[in-house]
Amino acid sequence: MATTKQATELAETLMRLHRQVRSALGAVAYDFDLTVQQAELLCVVQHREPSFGELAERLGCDKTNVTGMVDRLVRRGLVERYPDQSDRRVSRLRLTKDGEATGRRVKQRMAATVQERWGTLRPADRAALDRLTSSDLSG
Amino acid sequence: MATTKQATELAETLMRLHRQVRSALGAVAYDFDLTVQQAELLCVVQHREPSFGELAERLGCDKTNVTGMVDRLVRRGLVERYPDQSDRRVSRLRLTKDGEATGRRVKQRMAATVQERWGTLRPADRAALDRLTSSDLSG
DNA sequence: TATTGTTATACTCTATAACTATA
DNA sequence: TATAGTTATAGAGTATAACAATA
Repeated sequence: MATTKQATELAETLMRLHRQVRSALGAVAYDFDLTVQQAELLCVVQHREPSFGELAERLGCDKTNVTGMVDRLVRRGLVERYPDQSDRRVSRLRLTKDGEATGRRVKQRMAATVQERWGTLRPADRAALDRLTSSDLSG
Repeated sequence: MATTKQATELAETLMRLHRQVRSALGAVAYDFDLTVQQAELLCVVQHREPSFGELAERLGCDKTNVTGMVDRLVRRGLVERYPDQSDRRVSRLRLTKDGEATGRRVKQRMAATVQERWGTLRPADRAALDRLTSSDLSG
């Protein structure tokens, strides 16, 4: 049974890490003239063709936001919509060739940034991180 | 020397954790009728009286945003400005009594949420997380 | 009736450029 | 000249409510 103090410290640590990762992702996104959310979307859609509802859940935002976010990325030629075959209410999303390449480069750059900052992490610590996120339904 | 694959996996793990923490913080903030950024600001200002510039750096946003964010929190009676004694260009920020209480409750609620989701973490893993964020200047 | 995506609306967050006051 | 905070502006993210098409 963990103490309140331990829980508070864990929360602070996670909130600090959250700001650090957002800052790193923001810097990478900036270099590609993307917002943090757009960069996240490109990464999340890689190797998937989610519906708008699924995408909203993964990104942790309301479905009404997704419409606008996708519109802006469509305008930039990075993603495209297509109708689901079995349910005509559903739209699905896929990366264009350009979006595929951009998403891959964002991920590579993010990996390099992470490597530079957190690359000294010991294998045991890396494993700990994996466990921390492994019970995930939305990632 | 870590491999590219390892760096990519670490980046993915951190981005996943980033979304999870934001989602948790978003749920907590929602219960207090706050935005994620406002909740973060209240937590960051606790036990500090930062200048606007320092606050911008901590929050990882431009200084021009801070003006508006603070305005909205002042309007809600959660924070207040006061002039720095030694440099009359500088404004500093402190929590009001209400802001102090709200910030504390946000942190408690966040700790409870974190405890519920990640509380099973082993001590060694917790230590790993601490090391991950310890080389921090902005937290 | 319920669900999926959209639209309308209102507010917040965000950065850039130009500005005021102070150093 | 440089720095701290503000303002104006424009664009993007956010949720709520109401809606059309489909299930």
